[in-house]
Amino acid sequence: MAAKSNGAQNKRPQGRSVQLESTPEPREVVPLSLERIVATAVELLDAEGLDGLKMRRLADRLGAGAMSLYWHVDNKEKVLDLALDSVLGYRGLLQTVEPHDWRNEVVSMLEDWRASMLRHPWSASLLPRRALGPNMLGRLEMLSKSLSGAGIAEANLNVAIWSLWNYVMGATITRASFDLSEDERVAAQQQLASLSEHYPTIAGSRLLLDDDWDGTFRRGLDFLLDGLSPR
Amino acid sequence: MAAKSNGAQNKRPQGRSVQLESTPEPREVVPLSLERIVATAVELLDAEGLDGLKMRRLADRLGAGAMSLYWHVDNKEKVLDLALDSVLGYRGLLQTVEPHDWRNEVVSMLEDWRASMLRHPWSASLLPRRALGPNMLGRLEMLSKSLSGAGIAEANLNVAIWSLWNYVMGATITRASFDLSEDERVAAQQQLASLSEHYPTIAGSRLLLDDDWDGTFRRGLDFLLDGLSPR
DNA sequence: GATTGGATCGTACATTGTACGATTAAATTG
DNA sequence: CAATTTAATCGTACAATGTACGATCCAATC
Repeated sequence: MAAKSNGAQNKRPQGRSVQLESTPEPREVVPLSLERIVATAVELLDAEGLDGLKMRRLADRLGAGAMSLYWHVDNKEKVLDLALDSVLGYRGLLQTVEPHDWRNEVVSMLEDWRASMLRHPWSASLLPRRALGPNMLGRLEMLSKSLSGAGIAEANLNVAIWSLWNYVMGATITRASFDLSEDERVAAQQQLASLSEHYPTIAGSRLLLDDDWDGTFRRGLDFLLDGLSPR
Repeated sequence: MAAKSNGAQNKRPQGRSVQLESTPEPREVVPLSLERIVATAVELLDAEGLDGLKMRRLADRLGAGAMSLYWHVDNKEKVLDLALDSVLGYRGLLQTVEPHDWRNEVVSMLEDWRASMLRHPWSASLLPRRALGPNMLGRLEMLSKSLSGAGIAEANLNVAIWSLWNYVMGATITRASFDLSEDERVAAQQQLASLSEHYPTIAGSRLLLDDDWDGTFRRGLDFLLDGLSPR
């Protein structure tokens, strides 16, 4: 039932009547492929959100029948797994000019990680599934390599990696889920004000009203790296 | 369409024939209520997981018809929101003996936070929705108060809170999603071994094979708190 | 030409959330 | 007490959705 790797490229004649001319239809129908399915799924998810991805709708976009997808993909879950990992492809410069500025290296890696996911907010919602695709693993590998290149003790390496991972995942999921529309923001503010008697500290610090997500992410990351750095 | 707060307790006679004796049926039918619905939903989620929660099944457990739930609850989403927040109820000691050991206070608060969610692994999957229920806000409030009692500068307070929040959320989601069965663990290990050529650093550090999640959480949290502490 | 296997797709079905309205019981009013 | 309103329950029905099954078609191979 699985298509596996597909090195051959097919042509699709239209199987209708005889073609009078050489190219009766300029519409060259593109064949399905796993890559095309995943790419189109990402498009659809970007456009319609997580709930907007239906197998029929995806097939429509691909100009195919709904059931044709199942030749290439086991089920919808797999589509989501693949879409998630595809978003995590890293196109950054692997070799920066400075070979030993490990801290900046880590910071920009993690900022890119977060940004890649926030470009596709649905991806954050997919994180709670155990999804270690190749791109995810690739990013972990890079992070791991950077850190071991720094002065971090061998015994603390895994803890450091997981801490940074946790931080990035938490920040990304939080940011994505707090991405309120204008109306929602007003409503939340009012609700919070009305409840500020119960939560005085939060209300006072305006914790939920701060807009500078990027800055907060960066500053918190700096604190974490301070703690991880050999003093 | 909403029941709102329901202070009255109802009896349910059985509306069948006349009751010959005082208690013809020892089965006293308990009336529905938001509390009962949410509590039963948590039970069902614990037993069957996120996909196991269907409105009909939930109603069955409650001895009610499926549509009866909708008098108390707008829709299934709300049930999930309420179930999530209900799991976050904090029953910890608010006043510990040591009034000024803020660091231990924060650590145990956050450990309890994580533990409360891991007791109901499905709750981690629900985090990506914007869910600031009263219990969630209560925990944020407590954390906020603890930190401002410590020596952390006012300007860094919100960053500190969000950092700790991110860390806890990331760690919890990760832990919950990596909770492999025995078979899965073996499979993952093999897969990783076969791919260790592509990810040598990860494979070498046995990052994905470490079992001491609690210890790793604690040690990483210590690093983060080191970074946040005024030096 | 016959056969095989890769790929596509139409039909059908089971599952699920929930809209709608009927029905009943309890509270309130006259 | 009777009449009416409101709170609460539930049966039926429907639309949406994932996907099992099998038919079909086409290119490649024998």
